[in-house]
Parts: sequence; structure tokens; C-alpha cells
Amino acid sequence: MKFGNQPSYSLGQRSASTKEALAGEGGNVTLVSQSTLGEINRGRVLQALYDNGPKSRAELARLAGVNRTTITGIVQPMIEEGLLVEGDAVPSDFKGGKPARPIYFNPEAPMLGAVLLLPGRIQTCLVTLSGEIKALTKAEFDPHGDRDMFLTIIKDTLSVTLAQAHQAPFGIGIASGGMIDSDNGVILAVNLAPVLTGLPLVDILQKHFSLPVVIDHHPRALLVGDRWFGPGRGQQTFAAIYTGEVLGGAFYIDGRVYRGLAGSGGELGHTVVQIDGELCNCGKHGCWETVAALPWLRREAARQGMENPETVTCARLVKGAAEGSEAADGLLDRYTRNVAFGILNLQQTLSLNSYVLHGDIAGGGVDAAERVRQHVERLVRKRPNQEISITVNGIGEGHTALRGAAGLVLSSHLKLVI
Amino acid sequence: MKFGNQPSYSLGQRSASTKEALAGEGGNVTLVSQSTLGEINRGRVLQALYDNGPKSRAELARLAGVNRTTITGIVQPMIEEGLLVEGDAVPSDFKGGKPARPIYFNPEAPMLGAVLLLPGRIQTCLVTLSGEIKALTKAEFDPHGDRDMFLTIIKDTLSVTLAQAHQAPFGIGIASGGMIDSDNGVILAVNLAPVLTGLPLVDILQKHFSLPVVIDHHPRALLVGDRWFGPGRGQQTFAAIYTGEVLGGAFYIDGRVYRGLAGSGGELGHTVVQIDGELCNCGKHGCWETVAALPWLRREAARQGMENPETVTCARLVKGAAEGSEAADGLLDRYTRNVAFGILNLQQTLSLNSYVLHGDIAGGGVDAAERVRQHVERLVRKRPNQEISITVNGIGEGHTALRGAAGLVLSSHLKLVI
DNA sequence: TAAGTTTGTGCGAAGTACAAACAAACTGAT
DNA sequence: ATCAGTTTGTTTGTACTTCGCACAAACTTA
Repeated sequence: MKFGNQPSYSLGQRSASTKEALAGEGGNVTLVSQSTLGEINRGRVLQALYDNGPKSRAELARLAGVNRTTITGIVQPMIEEGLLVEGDAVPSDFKGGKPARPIYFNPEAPMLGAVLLLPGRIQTCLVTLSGEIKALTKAEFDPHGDRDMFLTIIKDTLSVTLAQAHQAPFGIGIASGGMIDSDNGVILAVNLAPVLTGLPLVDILQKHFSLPVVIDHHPRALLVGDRWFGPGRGQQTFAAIYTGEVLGGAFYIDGRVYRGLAGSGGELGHTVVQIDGELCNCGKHGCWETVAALPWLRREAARQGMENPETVTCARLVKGAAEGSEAADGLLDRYTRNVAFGILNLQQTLSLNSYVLHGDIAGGGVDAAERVRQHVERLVRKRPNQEISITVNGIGEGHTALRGAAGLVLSSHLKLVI
Repeated sequence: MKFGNQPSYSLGQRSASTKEALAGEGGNVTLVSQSTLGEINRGRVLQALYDNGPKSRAELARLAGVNRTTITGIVQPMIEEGLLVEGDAVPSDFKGGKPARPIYFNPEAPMLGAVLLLPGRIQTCLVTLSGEIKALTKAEFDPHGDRDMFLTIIKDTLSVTLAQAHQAPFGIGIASGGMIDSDNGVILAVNLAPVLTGLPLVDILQKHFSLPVVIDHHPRALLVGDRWFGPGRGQQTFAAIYTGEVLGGAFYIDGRVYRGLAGSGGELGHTVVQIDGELCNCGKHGCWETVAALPWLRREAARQGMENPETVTCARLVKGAAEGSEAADGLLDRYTRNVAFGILNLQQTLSLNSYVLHGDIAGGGVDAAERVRQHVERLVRKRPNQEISITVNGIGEGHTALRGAAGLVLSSHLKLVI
């Protein structure tokens, strides 16, 4: 039998700019080998522990639909290694039987280093495998200052934190504001902190501390934090949305963090919701960020003649509305509606059905979330049996981001998710 | 050691509507078993053949980075089964060596049934595993007519096609316009064909033909068609965009078709790009569809006093612009710019970097695509080394959709992609 | 004709998941 | 107090898959 070299009906025309994308002959096929299989399953068992808390071997086996012996085989080496520990026996639910020995992360196991990097301020801490935050250290830096000065500050701050670990942590995770190239570990640009522009922070810290270092942008850390111990726990699909001085987001899709090429997915602030809208600092008009972040809120508050418009927040509006202020209520309604438009677009695009709010809008608590939800419900094209959940993470922004930063290490270094 | 039942810092508050999503205790963890591993790898080898055309065992092994014997082990049973065939020996590139025996899909292997269902018309055909279209049959139906009449027509049409297969096909794939619940195989609603509303077509045809049947919405079939033998071939990440009477899209993300919950992802037509824009038939204002589909184009053509505005198409505008018409050029520019806004939003959200155009806009050929690309480039927040490709599929819409419909069967039935 | 190269195939080793059987630990009825 | 019943976790052997090595087959080049 004779084959044409390529089927002849591949007639699609490509614009000139995609030579290498056409290559195809790269490593785009990867078979799963026997050894990676073990690694995958190990990761999934850990994931099950994160999602469900301490569980016995038998419970884990039921949860994962595998044989009990398989779980034993996976779990035993990790116990011997000191990563996991067996807890006290817990009498079984009813009707007797041998008591179960729940398994969870060893408090004595190595921890994770976490860094939260926002314009002007740094927070570093250690995070245990069970999500506890320790050795929190804070520092400030001049966002317009000298790069070496900044590097000294961040190294010193991290050193103070890491010194409190009783053994070397698994690695260091960084959550940073701005535009991040997470593949190459470079901060591409942070509008409010020019000193960070183009900084290859991962390389620098990796060399300095001799530890694995990963970086990702702030909303994605919030997402991981949500997934780990927040409202995203156990969910397979949801998004995290952050509003503040800027607006950003991140997605958890089918059980994994979505990054996009070079980690550039989720730059939602600059999706357009009003083609001929206000000029955005990105040069476009009518970006979502121009109508659903703090600058808009301040501007509108000022226009309405509200008191102290420069310090208005969603929290204040919720309080004002609850106290009967029509102005606050009206502005809150418009604000939440504007937030809803971006979520609506996301919903129509990806149909994630679940959204966790962070930042200023989360400051508005359940009230604000419920208003957003109602706006989304009203706007979205409903399907049968489709319910959309809008949630706020009540843990507190900083902690979620730090936990998330630590979680980034887990998912990259421990290959927790395939 | 004693564990708290759940870590106490899980304080996230959830809106009331997510009881079951919170459950977590379901089958959300799945370990990969030994036998599924084989299935996965078998699927990936097939995928490699689709992506790269006929290849020898040795080449496949190099492509996938695995041992040659592994490929033999995977491929041999499929050859014996008649799914694949060994081609004539091809002398190796240079420097001698034993000639390679390329392997590809057996033309005698079972084919795939494909149905394209658009308001008022049906196309059915058989598709070989190497993508050839056979036994194409067409029929029409009354979109506002009787349901039983419609069912008779589609069954008859499919029967005519299937009768020409020399053996039972693997299954039947349906690409349908409108809103589809691909999980349950139900057509939820087609604006222009009320007869289809709520029709459980998968169940009906599955019973009638005793074959596996899958359905998905039209843009997703285009996507699969693109991936199979169009511009998306070998790509790991891209989107298909369809513009016509309506506007829709679908995504291929990290090597798999993205569906979203109940297959409701990609309803891009009703993402909002102009909050206070024109009223859309969905009830919202300023949906992308209101500014980037044929109804807008006709309306604007009429407003400009263009001749025969009711038959204007992108193709005609491109022709007019090439012939020096300023009116055509101007309208084409606005049209492509409007299309670009939706792509821009997608790019900011998912960063797919590659988009394949279909439908009316694809009728404008490379010229239209290039205009769209330039608008997107101008609008998007550039990152270093990021190139955005906008492509049209030149094969012809119907064929791509039919191949895609067939491809749907492959990906679901043969588990071609995990 | 011989050396070199590449392809495809046996064969045994290693790693993983699974099924069956069993000891351990607990409950509850007799 | 004893025994049946239940659940947990382990032991043992089996099945499946990939990998490395060795080798025959087929071709080119000197």
C-alpha cells in the first residue's frame, strides 16, 4: 500500500506569522510511561487529602475508586519519608469494624516558602503542608527605587523567614502583581512598581537560596489559595476574580490551573466591555478594568458628590446601603453590575459556573457577592439545571495569596496535579 | 497524633446555591489504572498519526520519545484488527539502513457517520479514518414544521448514507447549530429552527441505528475539523470562530477540546463588548454578535446606502475594497475591527494565540483575516515573543464541519484524546 | 564484498495496580 | 464470656505495560 506523504486536503491557509506553530514535528506527543503513572497517582492521592482532609487508606481507596492495597502502596513510602503521618485510630462510623487510621500531612515535614510581592510591599512566610502560615515577615520597598536595593530587601526578608524553618523547605513560591512570564520566571511589567520591570526574579532567588523557585501572578495565587483551603476546595472548575487598583483573574479548569501560553491567561482587566468607553491606561477604550475597579468607583463617587470619594470602597458602599443611603445603594448596584458584565463574558466563554471574588469587591462580603450574582443571573443565557455561584473568600486576601504562592510550589515541584 | 476533622481555616463563604458543588466527596479523584494507561497511550499514538500523517514505528517512537518496542506493542494489535495498515517500504532518508514501513489508517477500516444539522437543511456523509468524505447526502426540512416529519427526514437521509458503508461505522457524530447539551445529547434551542427545540436527538438516533451517537454544537465541530485536517492540525491550543447569522466559537486547549459544564463553553456570540449597545435577540445589549455577524453587516450596508444590502457578505466587501471602493473598504475595516474585539477578549482571557475563522468572515479569505489580525495586534497587550495568528480554513465550511462531526465520534468513542 | 546504518522484533527486568486471602480490632447479640 | 459480623490494613501472587539489550533483516556506500 502506498501513502501520500501528507493527506492532500490540508488546504488551510495560514497567515505568515506561524511558521514554527505549523512545525508539528516536535514533542507534541507524549506517552505516559510506567514511572510517570506512579507519580501521577501519588499526586492524586495527595490532592485527595487536600480536598477532603485526613482520611484513612480505605476511605481514600473508596474515594478514588481503587483497591485498598494500591493506596497502601502509595502512602507507605510517603509515611516512611516523613511527608505523611498516621493519626490516632478513629472508631468506625457504626456497626463496628477495625478502627481507621486517618492519614494527613506531617506537621514536621518540610514547609513551603511563600512570597507576596505587591507594589511597595513584600510579605514572606512559611506554609506547612496542612496550610498553616508561620514566620510571617513584612517589608517595604520603593517601587520607583533602585533594583539592587530591592533585591537586597527581598533577599533579607526571605532569609529572616527561612531561618525559622527547622529544615529546608521544598521550595519558594512567589505571587506577584503585574504581568508575569511564569514559564521563564520573569516579571514583565508592574505598572505601579517600575523597579520590578523585566526582573528575572526566579533565577536570582533560585541561585541565592539554592531552592526551587516558582512565580505566578497574583490572581493565580489567589486561585490556588482558594482551591487549597478556600471556597474552591474540592472543586474541579472555577475562577478567581480580583478587583482593586487593577482587575485580574485566573481559572481552574478540569482540575488544573490554567496558565495559557507563557502564563499569560487571565488578563481579564483588559477585556473590552465598552468599545467606545473610557480610555484605559493600556491605550484601549472601555476595558473591564475601567468600569469595575477602584479608580472607577472613586471617580463615580466624586461625581455623585459622595463624601471622601478618594477612600470609597465596596465595603463602605455595602455599609451605606444597609444604613439606607440611596446614593450608596445606587452606586453599589452599578458597581456590582459592572463587575457582573466581566463575569458574564467569562461564563459565556468558559461556562465555569463558579466564581470566587477577591480584593475590594470581596470587602463587600456576601451582600456584594449576592448583588453580583443576581446581575449575572439576569444577564446570562440560562441553560436548564445551570446554577451560577458567586462567592467571596473570607479568609483574608494576604493569607490566601500566601497560601496560594506556596501551593504553586506544590503543583510544580511535587507534580501534585498532572 | 490527633487530627481535626477538617482544617479549621476553611472559612470561605459560599452562596446558598452550591450545595452539591461543595460535596467534594464524590469521584473527584481518579487514579490512572494500569489498563487505562494502555488506552491512553494507544490514543496518543493514533493522535500522532493524525497530526503527522503516515509514519514508521521508529519515527513514532522518536516523536513520542519512547522505546521502539513500545510502539510495536501498541501498533501491532491495531494492524491485526484492521484499523491500521503497513504501507510499502520507504527507503530511509540517506545513508542507508533498513527501509521504514510507514503506518496509517486502513482505508478498509470502518468509517464514521457524520451529520451537519443547520436550520432547514441536513447533510450526512461517511468519513474515512483518513478524513475522506463519502456518500454525501443532502436534505431539507421545515424549521417550523412537525417534529415527526423532521425525524423521518433525518433518519431517511442518514439511512441512505449509512447504506453505502461496507461495514458498520464506529458511530455517528452530529454537528448542530444552536444551543446544545452535549453531555445529555439534547438540542436545547435553535433560534432559527424551533422544531429542534428540546429534541433528544442522540437517544433517538442511537436507538434507531444501534450505533454510538454524539452531538456537539457547530463551532465545536468546526474546531475538531480544523484540528483534524485543517489549520489546527498538530496544534495544542487554538480557537475556531464562526460568524454568519449568528456568532459562535470553540476552543482547543492543551491538546483537548474544551467543552465546559454540559458542553456550554464557547457561546461567544453573547459576550458583551458594548454594555449600552444595540439590543440583541437574547435580551442583552451590545453582544459581540450584534456587531460582528451578518445582521449587523446588512444593517450598516443599508445605512451607508450600499447596493443590495440584504445580500452583502464579507467576500463582497473584500472584492469591493480591492476594486477601490472606499465605502466597501471602510465597512470592511469596521467589520473586521468588530470581529477583532471579540478575539481580543478571548486572547486576554485564554491567551490561545491562534484563531481559525469560519463562516462569512472566512469568505473574505486571507485579506479579511489579515485585517482582523492587524486590529487584534493593535489592541492586545503585547508580551515579548508573542505572535498572534489569525487563519481562515480554506477547505470549505461544510466539509470541515462534517469531518469535525466525525472527529467527535473518534474523540469520544475511541478515546483518542484523554 | 565488507562495513556501517536503520528498522523492527524477541526476551527478560522493573514498576505498578489488582484480586484473593488473612490477621487485627472493634460492635453487638446470645 | 463467647461468637458472628464488619471494617481495616497487609501479604502474596498475577496481569499489564514500558524499557533496555541483543539480534536478524534490509539497505547504502566504499
